[in-house]
Amino acid sequence: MPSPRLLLVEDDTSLAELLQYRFEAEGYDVVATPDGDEALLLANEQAPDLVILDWMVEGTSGIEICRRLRRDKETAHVPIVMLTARGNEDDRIRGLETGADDYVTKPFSPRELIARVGAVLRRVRPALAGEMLEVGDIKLDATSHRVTRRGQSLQLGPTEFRLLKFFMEHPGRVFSRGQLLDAVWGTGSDIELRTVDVHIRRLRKGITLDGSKDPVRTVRSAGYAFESV
Amino acid sequence: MPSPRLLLVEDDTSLAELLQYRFEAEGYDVVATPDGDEALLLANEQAPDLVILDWMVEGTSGIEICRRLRRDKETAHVPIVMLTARGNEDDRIRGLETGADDYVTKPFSPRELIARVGAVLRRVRPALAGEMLEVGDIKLDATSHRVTRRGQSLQLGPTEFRLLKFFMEHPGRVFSRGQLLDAVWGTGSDIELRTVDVHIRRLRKGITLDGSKDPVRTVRSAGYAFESV
DNA sequence: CGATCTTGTCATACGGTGGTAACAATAAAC
DNA sequence: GTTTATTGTTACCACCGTATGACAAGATCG
Repeated sequence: MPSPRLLLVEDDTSLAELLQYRFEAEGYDVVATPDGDEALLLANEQAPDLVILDWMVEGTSGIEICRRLRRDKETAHVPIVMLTARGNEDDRIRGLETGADDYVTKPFSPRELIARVGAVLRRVRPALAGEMLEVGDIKLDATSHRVTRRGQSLQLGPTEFRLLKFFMEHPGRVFSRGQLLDAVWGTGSDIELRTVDVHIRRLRKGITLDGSKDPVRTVRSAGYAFESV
Repeated sequence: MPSPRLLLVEDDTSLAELLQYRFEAEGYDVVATPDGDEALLLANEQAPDLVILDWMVEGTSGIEICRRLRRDKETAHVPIVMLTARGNEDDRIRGLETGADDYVTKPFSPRELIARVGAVLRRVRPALAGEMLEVGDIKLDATSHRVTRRGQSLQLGPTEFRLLKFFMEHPGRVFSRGQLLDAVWGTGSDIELRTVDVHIRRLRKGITLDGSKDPVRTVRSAGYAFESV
């Protein structure tokens, strides 16, 4: 299982160190910064799977960071957990309305924060939490790198596997070839758009067992989508 | 926009009534029950979009309901927001680990709960949070590139899809052929004005299922408008 | 180091889509 | 009612986007 990557934005150094230690013990990759502006840069560079954001940090305020993360297309979908001072309900509501996925009220125990982060990740990226993805009759177990359909095991190449996993994490949505390249090949990969077609073809071939319908939908002039048939 | 359906499981009658009232005012459909066992039945029958669950209810305990909802395939993916007594961290963590998506600590304000429910729904079901365009009986989901009318799925070519999307983003307004060319074909496209007519025709054909009225209104010597029939 | 798999690119075939013109139908003008 | 302007409808064919198989370079593994 790949370690989920966290971006921790917290200017209380001792708290930040404690959290970093605890999360790494739980198997996360942690990138930490005390500075709001740097956080925005890191969010773009590192493409974290989740951001833990203190309401009050140096540089740019937490809520402003939240807003900007949401506005930038690269980071718009990254889940955010906010740390807020105790009892300030207005702040909490404002945070949620700005696009935070969750908040935890200080003081909190690391254990609670870990549980919350786990819950959010489970909700947003089941594969990262070690769960099995299931769309229609296809099951994908990210942990063991296995794919089955109707109980039969399927054989896929590495790229096809990542492609399928990405699709199954976002069933029904249409992705352009460019988006798929970014998501599956990595941002900035200098690959021909048409190459996606070929891997779609290979994926289709790999998940077809006779009599089964094709879950990959071609959306002309837009891209591809994956859905239960 | 379709009203998200909530299942509210709460045995404090006055609180339940208050919440039901407030959520309905926010445009939700609310089904409420004070009883845990009945909640499980309702969850299956009603297929709610989200469950609000009190930790302590009559019949079966909240955490047990949570577990069973998760175990049943029909309801395994319905997001759950738990209401917990104040300060009991163990309970909260246990709730999250059992599969609740969120919890709110009593006492809370209805406004806060509403914000949280909204945040969870936005995450889990973007379509319910307004990513879907809806005019009259026609629904257009941009993310999945799907158009339905009265629940029936419609098949449109790419250009007709963009044309319909543009219309549905500005219902009721009249657009000249030139404006439509700019908006749908892109500024500076060197296309005959009359071509718009043909695509209007194709759009009309594509969204007509027998007995349905035509939402595209011709405004002679001005252009076209789209409106609910 | 050799054998096998994987992967990115290309060439080609195929089918859908789109723009245009030509003609029919309809609404406005007189 | 006749004329004229505007829109509706159909047919056509070029073109664009997608599917597919082949191939060579690279990666992986023994």
